[in-house]
Amino acid sequence: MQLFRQRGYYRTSMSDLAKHLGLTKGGIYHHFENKEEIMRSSLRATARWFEKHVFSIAYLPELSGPEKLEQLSNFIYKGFTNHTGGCFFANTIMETSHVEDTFLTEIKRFFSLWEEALIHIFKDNRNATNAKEIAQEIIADIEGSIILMTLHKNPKILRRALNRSQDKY
Amino acid sequence: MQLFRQRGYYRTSMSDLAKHLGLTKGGIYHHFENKEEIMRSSLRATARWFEKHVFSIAYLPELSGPEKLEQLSNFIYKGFTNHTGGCFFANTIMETSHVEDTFLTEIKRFFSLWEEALIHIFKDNRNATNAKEIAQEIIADIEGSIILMTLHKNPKILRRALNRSQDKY
DNA sequence: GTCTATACACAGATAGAC
DNA sequence: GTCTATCTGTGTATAGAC
Repeated sequence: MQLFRQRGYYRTSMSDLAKHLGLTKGGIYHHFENKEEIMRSSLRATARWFEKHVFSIAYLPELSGPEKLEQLSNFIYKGFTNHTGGCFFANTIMETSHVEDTFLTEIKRFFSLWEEALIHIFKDNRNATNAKEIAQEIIADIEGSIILMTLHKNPKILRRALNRSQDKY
Repeated sequence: MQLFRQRGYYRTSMSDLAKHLGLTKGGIYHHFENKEEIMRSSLRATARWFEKHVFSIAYLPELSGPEKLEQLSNFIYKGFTNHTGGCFFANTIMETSHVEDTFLTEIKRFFSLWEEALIHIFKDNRNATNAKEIAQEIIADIEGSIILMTLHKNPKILRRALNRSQDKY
């Protein structure tokens, strides 16, 4: 998971994975059928982590809307910084989707969960269609900012995008 | 250029390039030193195209701010749709930058040109620091929207982001 | 300037011993 | 469950004929 996040799918070889797992290439095939399955498994595990630890914040009844957005921002900042390789899912679409749709299901699931979480927060405040629009705007702004953060090697760019998202409540 | 834009750097092999150029693999090496040089050349050519035909709009004295933004939007929409493979430069950062900084110079140049063009438009209207902030916000929003457009295979997502950028004047 | 032939490294994957 | 050995394909790149 770590390697795929940092280097992407194609730049990570089975030998790389083997070395970092303390196994030999052949040994991996006892646990996974092929490279694609390892990637799919990594994507799903990452999505589950975000679902459990990040997006779940949106549904906590004891928090106000702005409080939810703030906590969400902090987790997203941690999860998406430079060192972790930006957004695993966005990287994967841009790396793979023009060729095949191999991982589309897993990636779509992640973005759905994120969108739904934001919609849930904003629907206290706005009507359904408007909440959805705002949710998509926020996700686009954050993802684009991750690109610029990576380009300029400056995490403040992501921080500013997260602050903008909080201002939208 | 076409192949790199559509499939990315690593997924495009010298054999692919040869076939689409109507050459053999060996023949290419008469024109370019190696694969990296072909990519660099493609990135530079694309940046030059945007500079000449798109970003130049920002400096036309006969157009108003909103008119400039509208024309810019139309060109960016054409240049960044699904079929052309999204944003060549963003794709390339996300594909390569976590590993090496091979193409960073070329990519940075493109984003600088874009940012400067937007700053030039907004400085009629706002102070320098504010113009720069807005420019970065617009670029982030558009780039993020390209990701979502690619994911959902829906060009309207980019169109909406471009409309938002025009509303910011 | 384009070709054929080929070098060499490494990719993903499998077989079968232990 | 992990190993070694190996298969087969493909990658980038080079040499040298035409």
